Amino acid sequence: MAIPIHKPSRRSRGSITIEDVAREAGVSAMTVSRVINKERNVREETRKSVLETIERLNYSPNTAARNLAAGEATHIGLLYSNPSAAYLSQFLVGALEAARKSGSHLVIEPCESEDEVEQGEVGRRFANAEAEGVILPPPLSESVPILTELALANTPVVTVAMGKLHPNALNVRIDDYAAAKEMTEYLIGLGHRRIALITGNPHHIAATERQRGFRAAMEGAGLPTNEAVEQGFFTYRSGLDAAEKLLNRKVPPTAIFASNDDMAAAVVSVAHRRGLDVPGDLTVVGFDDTSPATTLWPELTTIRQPVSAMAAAALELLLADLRHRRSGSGGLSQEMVLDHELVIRESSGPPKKP
Amino acid sequence: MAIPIHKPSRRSRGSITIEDVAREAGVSAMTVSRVINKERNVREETRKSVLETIERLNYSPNTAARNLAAGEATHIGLLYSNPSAAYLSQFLVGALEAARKSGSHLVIEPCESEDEVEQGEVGRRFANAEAEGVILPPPLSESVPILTELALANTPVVTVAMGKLHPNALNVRIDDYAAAKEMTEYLIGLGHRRIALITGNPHHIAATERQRGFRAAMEGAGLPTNEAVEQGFFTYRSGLDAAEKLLNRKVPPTAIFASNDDMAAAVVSVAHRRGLDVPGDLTVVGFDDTSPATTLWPELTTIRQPVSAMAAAALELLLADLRHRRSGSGGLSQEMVLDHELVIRESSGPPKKP
DNA sequence: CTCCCGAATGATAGCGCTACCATAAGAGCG
DNA sequence: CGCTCTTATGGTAGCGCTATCATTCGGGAG
Repeated sequence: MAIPIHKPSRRSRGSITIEDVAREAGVSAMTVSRVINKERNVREETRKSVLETIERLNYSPNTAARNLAAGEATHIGLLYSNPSAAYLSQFLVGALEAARKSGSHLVIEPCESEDEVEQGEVGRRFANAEAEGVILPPPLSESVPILTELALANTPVVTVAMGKLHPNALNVRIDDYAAAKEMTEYLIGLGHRRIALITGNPHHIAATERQRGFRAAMEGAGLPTNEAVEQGFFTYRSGLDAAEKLLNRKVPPTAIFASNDDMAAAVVSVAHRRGLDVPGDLTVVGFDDTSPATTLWPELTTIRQPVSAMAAAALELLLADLRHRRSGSGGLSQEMVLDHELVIRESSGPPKKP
Repeated sequence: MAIPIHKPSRRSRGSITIEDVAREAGVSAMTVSRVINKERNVREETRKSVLETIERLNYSPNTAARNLAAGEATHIGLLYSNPSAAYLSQFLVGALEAARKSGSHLVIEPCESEDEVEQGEVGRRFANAEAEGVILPPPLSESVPILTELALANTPVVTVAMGKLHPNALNVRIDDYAAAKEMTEYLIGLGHRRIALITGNPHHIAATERQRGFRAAMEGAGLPTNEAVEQGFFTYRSGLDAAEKLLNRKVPPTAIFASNDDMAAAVVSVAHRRGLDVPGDLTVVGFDDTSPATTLWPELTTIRQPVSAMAAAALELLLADLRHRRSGSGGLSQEMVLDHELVIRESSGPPKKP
């Protein structure tokens, strides 16, 4: 009797399939599929054996086939406007990785101006079954027109931002309040007493949260805050202006906490122009850990956001929501807060002895 | 006799399939497939009719099914080290878009240090059938260890870089020589005579090409070049040093052409520290059009590379090569040169009248 | 001891598309 | 007019996976 030989058809890639695993593990393909998809109703023993075989054969499921069979070649929209390029690239890296793992596709679309939004461009692009869900990184995550547009189209959305504007949405963020507080406490710990904050655009919740954190830390240490704040708008240019004002004061601060790295870079520039050494004469710290932080000299002490991880989390949250919706239950509403990190570099130090 | 009713199975997404198009156009699915894939041996008339139907039904093929059937769920590796984040994000955007269109997947991997390369890490990761081809953006595109490693593994590679190191490879680039020449001629046209170049890392072919272009333009205008060049290394720090040297000269230049934007930013910083106005007292121009170019103030005149387009081109070139290989013919060897663009902003102007 | 029920597993039939071969319809030729 | 040869098209069989339903099996209720 002829023993059936496993002859790969000429179309096959010759790679390991679920069948191979099934045969090897002595179960059916279906069972392997169940194990892969973490379904219940598989005996623990069987699961272990299958997982072991998968490991041994170095099997990895074919996403194309999976999507085809499951009928959910999910397309996730990623709308970006003009965050710092550094932010975007990290964000993309994270989202991409998560997309690949989940077998979903990222449809990225630039969104140049708010005009486009108002003309319904965005909605049209995505309503057109282009994407089943949308990820909104900042600053788009706070754009009310876009949010309402997408809400009208009943498209699930994850925002990656500080404030949760939409009660019904998914959100991923860091704790800006805590981060700013931590940074301020670090500066106080270095011995600084005259610490100034350059705030960000007041329309961004992130900016106000950072300011709240700053105030909390200052007040906690019994330091005055009424004179300590200068308005900025997250741009280099606004940082320049704010720094000039701060350093023109009769009693200038010994440390300046800019609400983002671009403005911190501007502060460094102004300080240098005035012959001040950083951090010798003035400590400058930023927020975000974007490219200016390490491109410049001295490198900036700043707060790092886990941007890639946030993007990945956003994607996964969205996929979970989509599954939930598909299974009949409504969308879920969830918020996820990831950890930030204080990164100490060369732009901060103790104040000069008077 | 019962007329067969088109009842969508409950698994189907209800979206338009190739069958729908075929039925509507009165041909077989195969013919539609041929039209989609631009195969020959389809009568012009038939092709038109099918295309029209596709248009009318707003049909778009299901990539998952395509990949599954064609057996080419191609995974393309994208190895990145540490280019400017701005560069990376643009690059990713372009590559992603192209990947989605082609139905291939991007597997992006960071490559932190050259150590990793030497330990064969990279080869292992990609030889492991993780990726069938690899895209190498700068500066990795000039890393000999990586290139040889991948060549040994017989993995097709596209480099995105200035010099074509590997005779057998695919390459996408801009014409650095012409771009630098153009920029220099622009400066000369403004009336500058004492123009200095801060070169980039001499190991990068891009740097030497840019220098060649600069020299050609200067000599073309009968201007001396022997004193005009200062060594840099593409870093902010090296730009700082080079700028100091240039501005310390007895007869300092009226325009400084930095070989990338980071160094140009450094030059601006040094100029400001010395109380020089840009562009009033000193014209500063960069190269690349990365984020410092527009973050800083004044915004930099620079050369824009079509980074996204280059990434897309790289991916397509690679896919073409893979198809070519699969069909039995060897890999193809090809170079693609895209257009750059001189972007005039605020950091350049005519020299001060003496 | 039978009967029923749920848990574990298997068999089957596609998902939407393309490789591969079969077929049909001309085209050219002796 | 029969024959080969090309060119346009169709039929069929999967690609690797999962939804769905069928089957098996152990065990507690009656």
